[in-house]
Amino acid sequence: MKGGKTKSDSIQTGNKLKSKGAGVGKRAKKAVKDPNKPKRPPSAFFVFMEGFRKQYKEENPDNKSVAAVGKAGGAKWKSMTDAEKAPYVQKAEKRKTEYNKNIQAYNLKLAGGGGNDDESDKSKSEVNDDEEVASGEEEDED
DNA sequence: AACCTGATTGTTCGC
DNA sequence: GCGAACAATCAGGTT
Repeated sequence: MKGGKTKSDSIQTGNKLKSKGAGVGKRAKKAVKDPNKPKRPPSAFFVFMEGFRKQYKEENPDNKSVAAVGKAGGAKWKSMTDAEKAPYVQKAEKRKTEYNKNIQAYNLKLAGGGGNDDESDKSKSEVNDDEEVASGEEEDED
């Protein structure tokens, strides 16, 4: 399947409007505006890449830039099947649940952290704690 | 010297 | 519903 160019659809990649702004790219510096602000949980791709980066570095200790790993990782990522990604996705889902609590606390704090302990949480996204595999994929147990 | 860019995809939020 | 931006990484490049 040729999907043509993936970057064409991507907006952030082609344009560098992401970090250009006032400080979006600065993840760890000083501007700690919201110390309680939970950072976005790494997606399955990032989770997979966490291990992939190390492996890539081991095989390519002289690698140049992160872009190389990104491409290699993305290429392989697409090469992987859902079953392979399953464990990563499962983990991502889990983080989503945890992040959900974080974001809720963060929102709560922003709303009532200042002294107003009363706030209404209208947007209530229920999270399923059920760890069930929809498909009959086998879960690898460690 | 310090900030910014590059490249991947996914996820999440805002309007 | 869609769009926009950000999540890690790491060394080089630019100001």
